[in-house]
Amino acid sequence: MAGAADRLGCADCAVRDRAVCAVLSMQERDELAAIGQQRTLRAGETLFEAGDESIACLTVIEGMLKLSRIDAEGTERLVGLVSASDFLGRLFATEVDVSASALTDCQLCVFPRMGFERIMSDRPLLTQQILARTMASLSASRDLVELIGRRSARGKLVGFLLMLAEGQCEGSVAENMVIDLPLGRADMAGLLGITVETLSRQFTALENDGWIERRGTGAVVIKSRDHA
Amino acid sequence: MAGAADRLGCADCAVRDRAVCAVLSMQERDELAAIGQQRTLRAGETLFEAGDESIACLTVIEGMLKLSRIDAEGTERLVGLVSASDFLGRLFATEVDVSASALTDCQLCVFPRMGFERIMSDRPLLTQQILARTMASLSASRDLVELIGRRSARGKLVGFLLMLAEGQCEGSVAENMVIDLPLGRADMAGLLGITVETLSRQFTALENDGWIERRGTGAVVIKSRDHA
DNA sequence: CGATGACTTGACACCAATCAACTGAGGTGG
DNA sequence: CCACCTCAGTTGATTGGTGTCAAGTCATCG
Repeated sequence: MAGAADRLGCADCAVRDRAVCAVLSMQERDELAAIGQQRTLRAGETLFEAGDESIACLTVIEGMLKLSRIDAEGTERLVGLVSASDFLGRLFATEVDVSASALTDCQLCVFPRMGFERIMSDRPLLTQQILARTMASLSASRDLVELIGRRSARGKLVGFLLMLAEGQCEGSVAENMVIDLPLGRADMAGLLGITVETLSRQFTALENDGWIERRGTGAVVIKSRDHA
Repeated sequence: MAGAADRLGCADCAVRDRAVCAVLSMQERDELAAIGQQRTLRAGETLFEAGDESIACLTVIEGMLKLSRIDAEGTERLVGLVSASDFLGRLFATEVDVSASALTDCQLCVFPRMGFERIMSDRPLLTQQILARTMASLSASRDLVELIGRRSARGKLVGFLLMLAEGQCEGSVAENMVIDLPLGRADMAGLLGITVETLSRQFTALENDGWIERRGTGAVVIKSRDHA
């Protein structure tokens, strides 16, 4: 594991109201803080790999990570994204089943898994909160299944852009909204199950048709809401 | 909701040792049983639809269900499978995000969501158990993302058959093992994101290449382990 | 300034979607 | 009991979309 580690400073935490620890009392949070450490991760750095021992769980304070595996064909397949205020970690298991790497620079709040489970075991509200998050992650994963199962590359990209848009604006997706793409083309292709070339072609096709407008390679503007 | 409903008989329940309630004491289980009902569901019947109010959660005693949605293209996309001893239900949410229908005749143990959550709130072990299950479901969903993201139809089918095989035998997949397919061709295609025609062609191709042998349309024998 | 890497574009082959016809099993009704 | 219907599954011919290989552009960095 790479990156700097520091003691926790919950008082000025950017996600203190949205993360799982928000349900804890001050005292309970101190207890959790005592076993946790803050870490930074630079874009591209890997936090853990599929098959590693499950020793840690964490809250993302800032940035975005990708969850991936190497599939039977030998190519990296993304199986999920993790954003600020999300919780990440495989509790009650000895191994993690995915790799996690930073797409952007990240700030994390890391806890040893065993210690976290111990604290959780007599904090029902925390357990319940983690459960609610996990159910939400499951729902998101099913969104992804539905998205990737689409038959046309265009449909996949459109769906993905809308999914990103919904994640970035609270509420509904506005027209002329700027979405930034925290993933490079290779990661996007790996997520959607297509090649970078077709992905690139679909970007230009969508632009030619007036659905989107590219802002460099890291952002797009959604020009229209309907995507028949 | 269709199907017959009866009082619970936990004593002779087929999944009493594997379902979430296995962690409960006799007394706790009685408490749960008091709010639960046993139901049967015939193959093809729908339990609930995406968007319905989330009023119930359940344990599958026998049979298999599919979780599905209607995607942007208007076709049914399967997003998950639920087998015997699995727990199903969207806790802490007012709406369900998927439809659930029986692939085979099913026997279910159904609880009102609110009542279940109430009992859960002072049974930490139960909550923990549900959490562990949900994490396992999340992992399974990611398996599915990886599977469906594969580029060749053949790879998808092979991966799916192996996934089914692993679910049906405890331990590793043996050669010459008979796998039964609880899904029809249309559902399988809807799960893998391909058409029934290509699916059918892949079945015959795999058979011609000697990987599998069809036993009617509802079962296959895996003749070989490696699938390059 | 050249090198590197990410992205785009082009040409082509191939695989999968589409439309259509055929087979076989199960069910109904005469 | 058999004719007929229906539906799931298979197979065929064709088209279009996507993968592949290759080259080209652009920005960043040493």
